[in-house]
Amino acid sequence: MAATIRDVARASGVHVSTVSRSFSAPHLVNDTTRSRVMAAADALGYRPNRAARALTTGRTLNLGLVVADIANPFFPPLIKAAQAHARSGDYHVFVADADEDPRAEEELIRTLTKQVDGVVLCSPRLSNEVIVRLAADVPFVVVNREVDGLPSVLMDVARGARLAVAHLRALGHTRLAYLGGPSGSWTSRQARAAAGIPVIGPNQPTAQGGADAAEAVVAAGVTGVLAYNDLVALGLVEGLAALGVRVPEDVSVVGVDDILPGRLNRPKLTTVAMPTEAAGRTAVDLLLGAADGPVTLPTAFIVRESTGEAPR
Amino acid sequence: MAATIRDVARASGVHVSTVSRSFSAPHLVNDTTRSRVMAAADALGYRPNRAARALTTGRTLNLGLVVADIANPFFPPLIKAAQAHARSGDYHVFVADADEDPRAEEELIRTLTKQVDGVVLCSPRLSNEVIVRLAADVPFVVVNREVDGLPSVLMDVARGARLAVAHLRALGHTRLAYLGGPSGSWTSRQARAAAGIPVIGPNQPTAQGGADAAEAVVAAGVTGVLAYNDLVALGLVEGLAALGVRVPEDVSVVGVDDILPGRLNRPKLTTVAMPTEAAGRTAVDLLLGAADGPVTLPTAFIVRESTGEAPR
DNA sequence: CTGAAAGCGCTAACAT
DNA sequence: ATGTTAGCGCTTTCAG
Repeated sequence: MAATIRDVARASGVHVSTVSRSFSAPHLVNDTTRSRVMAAADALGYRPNRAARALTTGRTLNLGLVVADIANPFFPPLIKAAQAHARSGDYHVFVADADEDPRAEEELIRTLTKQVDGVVLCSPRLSNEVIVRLAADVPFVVVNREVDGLPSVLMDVARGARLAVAHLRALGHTRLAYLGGPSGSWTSRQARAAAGIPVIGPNQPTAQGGADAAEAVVAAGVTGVLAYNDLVALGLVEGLAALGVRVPEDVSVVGVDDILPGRLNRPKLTTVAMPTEAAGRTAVDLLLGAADGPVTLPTAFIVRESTGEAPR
Repeated sequence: MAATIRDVARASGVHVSTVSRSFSAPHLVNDTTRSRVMAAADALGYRPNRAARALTTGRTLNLGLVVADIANPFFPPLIKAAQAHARSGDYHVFVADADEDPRAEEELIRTLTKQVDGVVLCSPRLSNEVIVRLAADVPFVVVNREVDGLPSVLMDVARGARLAVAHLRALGHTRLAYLGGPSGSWTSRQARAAAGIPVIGPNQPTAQGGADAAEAVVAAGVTGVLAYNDLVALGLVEGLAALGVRVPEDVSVVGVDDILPGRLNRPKLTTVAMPTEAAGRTAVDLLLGAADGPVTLPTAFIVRESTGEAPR
């Protein structure tokens, strides 16, 4: 059995409360006493039991991070940054994958609630009402969604979308389309509104979704497309290739996210880069009270190889 | 404040122990009593506090999952599968990113120990000795590494490597090389030994690592290469392109892992597919005692577009 | 089948 | 500066 605070107390000849204080309020205990305590703790390999501590303090030092789909390359950098940042504040993070299912998402949050000091909800599939209701039980920070009264971390897709459309227009494209994402998606709504171009979709937010849309794109006679995200864009490129349509010679494609596969792809994807790492860190800051209110993070427009002059 | 077991007891007119039993040992309590308790619990929105429960039972119903780098596309499918499987047993999972740093890895494990019933160590960068020492405090399952006395989940890279080499030979390639990974990597050692071809490396297990190796590959006059993983392979393809060398016309490249970027890439990567989802599930099973001993999972060799006939 | 009581590991008043 | 005590929310003997 692992050493408890009592073992340390016995070994160092002080009361348990002194040991407790040595760890959680060092300044309240005599230097020499404390060093004796610490020595004993070290020798025994003692580490405070965080769960037990949480029971009295009410703070678990745990955070929940609920994402729509871990396997979506958009999330890992966010998770990684959030986790690293949380660690620096001595927090652990539960990562929960909702598998794009609102019901799973809700259940996950419910069971996590008691065990964390707050949860970061990334690209939730849940309705705002449900989110607000759940927020009564535990502090929330929502990423990629505006929910009344809750702190959120947003990314400025609107600006990215405008830049993308301007870029395509500058290349001579006149027939443009937005390949929309899932109907509930905040990001999709933002981008669509900002782009102000005809919409094809909704589509599955996956490569398959993009591939499936290839025919519709060709049928519409479109030469420049802004896709819901990089995955869709990548799928579209693939689908177009299968139809004998080349990117960027025949059709220019812009993605959103700047995920790794887009950078490795050939042609390398032109994209609206989302600040995922910053979002992860910011969300944690909001949760821990180190920052305030809704934050909108800037996006960047990155021109690579999937866009080119309009065919004539 | 959230409802506690005491609130439920009061509301349903029974003792707390009866409420407790209603949840954790339903068969020990009268049907009608229990339904009364459950109704009250429901009305109050009561959920047992898992941390408090853990204090008495010693079981946290939490698992730790330590990975070398969440942002490496190899891990997310494994994490996702492990997490989903854990959930089905009512377990939550802490995901910890060691950021390829052995010291961070150790610290992460240490702080997690008390809070979990077991930890899955994926592709650890830690030495076997340290792992064994840490294993004294908490059940371990190690993925992609053999550690004496610890249950592990292995993937049969050796067979995959042999298949890859045979495939390249059958295409007429005679000058082959293995682009090795980090020196501490179990997978790298396995593949190298099984491939039985000259080694170039070690290399960083990233796309950059692969790109950096392009010159050496060309200098060696190699026409068929098996890379440490898909990321390295993808980077190599990129690096070769920059040197004017085409894949697969001039050089054939085989990766390992079967990550998403390889499937989306053009040319699509020929690869040794690793059973990541199965590994995630199996690791959890081993941890929860639902399965035994070291398990070696089969790999699959998938021919796609990055390999072709040797140039003549 | 249910109640009473002790205790898990720790912290937080309150004393001293 | 340190010891005493109570108690966080829950489970688990032990009685009844």
